[in-house]
Amino acid sequence: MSKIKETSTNFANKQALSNKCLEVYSTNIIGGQWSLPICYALLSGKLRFGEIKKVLPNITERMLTLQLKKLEKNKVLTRKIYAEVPPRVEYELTSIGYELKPIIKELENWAKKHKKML
Amino acid sequence: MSKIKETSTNFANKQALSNKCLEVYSTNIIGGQWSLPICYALLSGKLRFGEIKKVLPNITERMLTLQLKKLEKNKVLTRKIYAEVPPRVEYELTSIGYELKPIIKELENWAKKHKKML
DNA sequence: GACATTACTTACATTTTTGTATGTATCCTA
DNA sequence: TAGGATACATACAAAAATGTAAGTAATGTC
Repeated sequence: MSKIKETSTNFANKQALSNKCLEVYSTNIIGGQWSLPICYALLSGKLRFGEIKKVLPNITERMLTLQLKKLEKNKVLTRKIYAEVPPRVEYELTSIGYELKPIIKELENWAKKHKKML
Repeated sequence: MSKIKETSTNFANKQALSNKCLEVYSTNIIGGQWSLPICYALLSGKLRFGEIKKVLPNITERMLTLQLKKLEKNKVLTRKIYAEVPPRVEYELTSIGYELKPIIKELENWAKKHKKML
């Protein structure tokens, strides 16, 4: 992954905040540019690597791989590899992954209100 | 602010995503390490610069200033300066700022579930 | 035997975010 | 007149996130 420096102040701050504020705990998992869009795409069912790429045309393969790994590590989604050639890999939200839905809903809700305000 | 390069691919991607996904629109505003904790602190009423600092002991003055500026620019909070010496500045959530509450609630909710899962 | 397909990996470069250290203005108080 | 208090600003440095370009492995198809 992207080698986080566990000695950095930033790392310590993130840890501390994460322990103190539950919201931060969550955003440490689903933050980042692409996590939420990926989860959003998966809300309607499992998808292959290439299919996610099509839904998010601007994402690079590198970023997609990294984010999927992180989300898998945090048990937000699962990875199923089929022993085929060419390879086939399917990604699916776990139950905790599906429970991101209310968060996404509220974020969308807020965005609408905020846009209306302008 | 931190001089964003409007010619970068990253900038273009953020714009594009922000337009397509409402969730991303929101996280572009309240993302970042300190935004949510600051808003959370302000949910219980207006606070002075120094008071926010006390609530978030690890934040640097620089970061606090930057985040407050960004949040003010996005109309999440307001800044009121009192012509006193030493200076007094109060920060208060706007009505759209207060409406972040459901988002924070869902994030906390999810965090609890996620922790329980481990 | 060259080529396409798929889901990656790796090395490297750029951009963005965050942190460190120091300085500033004004007035009051000791 | 030297500090103290407050809310910043500024220059610089480090770390983290993201992007670019190229390569890989296995197999089927032309």
